[in-house]
This record gives sequence, structure tokens and C-alpha cells, in this order.
Amino acid sequence: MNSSRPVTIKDIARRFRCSPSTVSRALNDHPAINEDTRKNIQEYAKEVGYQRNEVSLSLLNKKTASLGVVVPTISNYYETAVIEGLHTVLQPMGYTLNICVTNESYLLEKESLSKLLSNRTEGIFLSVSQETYDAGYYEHLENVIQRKTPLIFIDREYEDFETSRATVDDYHGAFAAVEHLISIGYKQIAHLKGPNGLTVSEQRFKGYVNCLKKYSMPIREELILNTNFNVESAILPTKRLLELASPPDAIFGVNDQVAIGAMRVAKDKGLRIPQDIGLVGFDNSPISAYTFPSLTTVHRPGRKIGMEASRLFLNQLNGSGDFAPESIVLPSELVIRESSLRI
Amino acid sequence: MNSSRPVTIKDIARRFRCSPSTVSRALNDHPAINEDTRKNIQEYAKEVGYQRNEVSLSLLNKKTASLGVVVPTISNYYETAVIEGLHTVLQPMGYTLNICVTNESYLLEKESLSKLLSNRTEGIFLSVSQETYDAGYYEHLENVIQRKTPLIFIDREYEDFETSRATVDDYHGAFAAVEHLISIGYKQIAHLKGPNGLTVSEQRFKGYVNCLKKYSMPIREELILNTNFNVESAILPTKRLLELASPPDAIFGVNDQVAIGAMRVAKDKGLRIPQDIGLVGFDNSPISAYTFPSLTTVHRPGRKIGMEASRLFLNQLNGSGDFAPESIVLPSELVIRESSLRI
DNA sequence: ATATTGAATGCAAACGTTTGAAAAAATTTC
DNA sequence: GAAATTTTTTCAAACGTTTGCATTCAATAT
Repeated sequence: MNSSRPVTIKDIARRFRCSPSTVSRALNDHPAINEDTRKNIQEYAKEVGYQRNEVSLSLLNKKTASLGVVVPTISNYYETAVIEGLHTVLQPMGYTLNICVTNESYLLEKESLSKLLSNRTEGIFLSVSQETYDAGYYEHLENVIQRKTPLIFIDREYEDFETSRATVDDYHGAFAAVEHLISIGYKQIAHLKGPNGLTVSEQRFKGYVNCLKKYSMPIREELILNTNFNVESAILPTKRLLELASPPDAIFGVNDQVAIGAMRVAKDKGLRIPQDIGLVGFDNSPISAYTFPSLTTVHRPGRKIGMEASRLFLNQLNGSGDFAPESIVLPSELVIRESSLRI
Repeated sequence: MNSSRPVTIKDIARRFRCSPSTVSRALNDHPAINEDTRKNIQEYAKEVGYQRNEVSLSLLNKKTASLGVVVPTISNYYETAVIEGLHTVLQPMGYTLNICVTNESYLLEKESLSKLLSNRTEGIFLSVSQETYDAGYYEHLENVIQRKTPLIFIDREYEDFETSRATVDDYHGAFAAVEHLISIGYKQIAHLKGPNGLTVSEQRFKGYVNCLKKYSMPIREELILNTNFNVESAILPTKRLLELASPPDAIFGVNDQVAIGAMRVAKDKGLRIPQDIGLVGFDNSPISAYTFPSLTTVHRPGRKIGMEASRLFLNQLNGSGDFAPESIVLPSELVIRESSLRI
């Protein structure tokens, strides 16, 4: 029945009446092996479809060549871009990526990390879940660090952890976005904020607030509403904004999805963009260039983040004992399009 | 230096001057272990952060609890939805997903599969790359099948392989989309086709053609242009369509991205949607509901596909020897929105 | 006092591979 | 033809865990 049991080195050894060591060496082109033996064994191995059992090698060498990627979600453009970046650098090096999705849950994050450690993953890229962040949990991370498994934070980070991290400069991106709106002449700028507590949300929020302050513009509480990063979550808040007695003349969305939701609501109300209301998003997702009007946004280099994070990991891995964590902050860049270009 | 070597059962055994077997049994709550010994060992294990080495267990039990997911890309909404579906079912069962991205390359696909087999992955979900499909390669798959590693095709499939598969009924979805356009009264329906050779492209194309035939409408070659699934790739073809002497009055895009690209071009030309030109996409991606006008599209149940594929895998795994491959075809569903509702 | 039972623990093999050291076989040298 | 050398092969241990069977030791029954 189980005729499909993978062929092992022992099987081949039996076939050639030699020892497993010989087979192993033959397959690995060890010089001390007779040319004929080598050729015969290699031919036979190919014929029967022998494939090295990497599990046993992992055990022997304590190297698994697998890395963990723990993220809250994979359904946004940005996250997948990051994963692609990781992939681009690490797949060619022979690493396998184990993707774990936490759905913003602390428990899942904890379990994922524990599983990865048990599987002797050689490094972990982590974007902490919202729940973890809100509650300020960190014990599950201590575990990883104690093991000296390289841990790289992506985007969402803990300030006080001795680990490397790769983040985008959300603050200045947001600042630039709002400054741009002001320079165009918009006076009442609303912000559709991300979920409270997340670095990403808070940094962009801070950029928004500080920019308004810099230009001595009032910060109106009622112009700041929460969203959940996705399109739908922008609909109601935007409606509320536009129904205000003194509605905003521009909206800065925490990301493109939210800005696109706002765009839709504004258009439904018959407002012209950018004449009646200006719009700016964040992410520079592919779609943002093709909405009508096209969306002014802040480019967020997801692929690059993934590639930089890979670099940080490799540095830590090859670092000689006295490892010093690095922080990479990639600049974000304002991309001006039609949705804010009131003339 | 390597004070971080993970604690093993042997370490604990040494500490308690007992045998590894005792420790193993104590940790696994084996009944034949003295209550005190058990408690002491468990406490100590927790204290020093012992974590079972799953690699050694994998070797011993020939079970790795890891699955391969091989896909051409992860930067589309649909693909990530599928992965989420797989995750939803399989993560709770203790499986780890190894995601491999092939970038539509045969070589990468082949290497990925080989790697997964070497790692003794217990099952593989595969959406074959375009290159593989075009060239009709299949030897790399024979290998998987010979190993009796469950192989589940997702969407892109080989007709003549004895494996389970989960696909969406692209043909009828496309048919319904075009039929809808016809019923509204559109006469010259163009199609922005996907890359040649891919099942997905061809099925939708066939739906388009056959529907036109059914209603005795002419099939105009010049109204069928290729795209690459992404927004940008729709821009030029759409321009060409709209510059024709007798331009189309509706466009059926192979997916939402392409339809949104077309929408943009049409609007730039000052055309009103749906009055001057009707638009239909495919996928029902989240954004499609919030474009302006909102996009009529065909819902493609990615999450469900992932979940069904998981089920197929589990069936095959638990199947008693005489395994019969299953084909699941999920219906796609027309979602009528503004972009086609000319009155 | 001896046999019997029961509880608790240890032994050894197994999973598949690699590798330093030892052994065996083949070849060369004198 | 024996010694020396070189080439080729085997041995045994290791990686960390589990598990059937054997062993030990103490308590109980005869």
C-alpha cells in the first residue's frame, strides 16, 4: 500500500550493498568516492526519484532555512508588497517563508510565534497585532529574544525593544500631505484616522496635527473620525463630516482605501473633486492612479520595506556576537495627482 | 556564547538525574510517571522555557504539519483571499502554510515544488504559472503525484491530471456578465481579455464569445484586446477601442482592475458611464463597490475557494487508499451596480 | 522468608542524514 | 613479496524525541 514511502539513502545502500555513508558521499560528489560508484549511485538515485529528506538535515545541522512572517492581515496591497519584498531577497537564498496571519488577535500572534519557535524557524518578521499593541503585551516576544532568534519588526513596533526594525516615515508623509493641502489653499482639513493605538495611525495623525499647528490652523475635534483602514469604514464617517454645519473642504485619509471611500461619498453628494473638496490618501496603491479623479497620495514603499527587513535579518544573522539592532526608516513620498489640485 | 542553545529534553534529564524517557513522559502527562516527578519536571521546563523540537518529531513521525501553497503572485485581491481561506481552515488544525510565489515562472515553480517535497510537506496547493501552462510542462508534477503527496489545483488546472481541484465557474460568470449587458441594450460589446493560454482568461473569453453567439451578435475581432490583469495594462487597449471608427458601447473587462482602468480612460474622454459606455468587471474586489460609478462585476469567491480546497485536501488525506479526485466548481455571481445600468 | 504484584523508571531503537576516524582494499615502491 | 602508500569504504556517533519492553524497587500477599 505505502509503496510511496520516499526512497531513502538506506534503500539505495541496500540496493548497492554498500553503506549509507558511501551513498551520501556519492550523492554529494565527495572526492573520496570511486568514480564508477558515484555515477551508478547518482543515476539510480535520479531514476527512483530520490530526494534528500531536509527534515533530518535540519535536525542534524540545526538549520531549517525557514523564516516566519507574522502579520495581522494579508488582504491589503501594502502587506502583500512587503511579503513580496521579503520573498524577492530570501527565496533565492533558499529560505522558505512561513506566513502566519493573526487577524489582529493577540492569542493567534502568541500561538504563531510559539509554533515558529518550536519549528526552529531561523528568524521572524513581525508586524504586531492591534490587540497585542493595545494591551501592551510583550512576554511572548521575550521568548523569541531569549532564544536569540532574530526578530525584525515591520512597521508596527515597540519603542523599547532591542530589535531591528524597518518602518516607513509615516509622520513626515502625513505632514507633507497636509502641508500640500494647505499650500493649495484648503482651510478646513479633516482626517479620517486609522484605529487608535497603532503606530501607523498615530504617526499619521501626529503629522496631521503638527502640520495644522505649524500653520496656525485650528484643530477641530469634529473633523477627526476613526476608520478601520478599509473602504466601507470610511463611508459613514465621511457622511457625518459632510453633514456638519461647517463641513471640511479637504479630507486626509489614513490610507487610499479610506480616501476612495470618501471620494465616493463626496461624489454621491454632488461635490466636485478637487474644486469643492480636496482628497489625499496614503499608500500609493496601484488603483490610486486610476480613480477619477486620480488620487493624491503618499507613496509607501512596501516592497522596499520587505527587502530592507531582509537585509536587517541577514545582518543580524551574520553579525558576530556583538549585535547592535538597526532601525531603518524609509522616507514616504508625496505623490500629487488630481484629487487635490484645485486651481 | 551560544548560551541560547534551546533547552532539550536531555538537558532537563541531566538536571534531574533521570532518563530522557522520563522527562518526555512527564511532559506529556504519561500516567506511569510519579506525580511529584511530573510536577517538578513540568515546572522546571516552563521555567527554562523548554519548547519541544518539532523538527525531531517530524523526522520520527514523518509528519511535518506543513503545507505548500504555490501561486503565481500574491499581489491581487483574489489570490490573497484564497490564501486567507486556506488559512482559516488549516491554521486551526495546526498546519503551517509555506507560501511560494512563482512570478509566473516555470523554473521557480519547479524549484518550489521540489523544495516542498524535500521538506516533506504534507500537501500542495498549486495554481500553475503561466509559463508552465503555456509550455504544457508537467513532469515536475509527476514527481509530486508519485510521492502521493496530495496535490490540489486551484483555478488554473490541467484537464488530464488525476488530482482534486477547486475552481470558479468563470465561463458562466462571463456569460452572465455579457448577457446582462445585452439585456440592457448594449450592442457593441468589447472584451479586454486576460493573457492568452490561461484557463481563467480563456474561460471568460469563451463565455463572452458564446453569449454573443447565442444572441446572434457579431464577434468583432478588433473589439477583443489583451491585457495583463492589472490596471495599467488596460489603458492603451481601451484607448484603442475608443478611437475605433465604430467604437464599442460596452466593455467587459477580464477583471476589476482592467475594468477600472477602462473606466478611467472612458471618463478622460468625457464619456458618461453607463449612458455612453457600459462597463463590467470580474472579481468583485472590495474597491469595485466604491468606484464612481460603482462597478458591475462578477463575484469570485476567493475565500470560499480556499476553504473548499482545504476540504479537498483533507478528504484526500483521510481517504482510505482508493482515493477518487474531486472537482469543485463554485458558481460565480453577477453583481449588478451602476456602471452598466443604463436606463 | 519468599513469591507476587504494582508503580516508577531506564534501555534501546527508530526517524534520515552527515562526517571524522578507522578499516579495508587496491596500488605502488623497493 | 613485504612494506609503504593511496584509494575507497565502513563504523559509529550525532541531532531531539518517543515508545515498547525490560528492569528496578518497594509494598503486599502467602
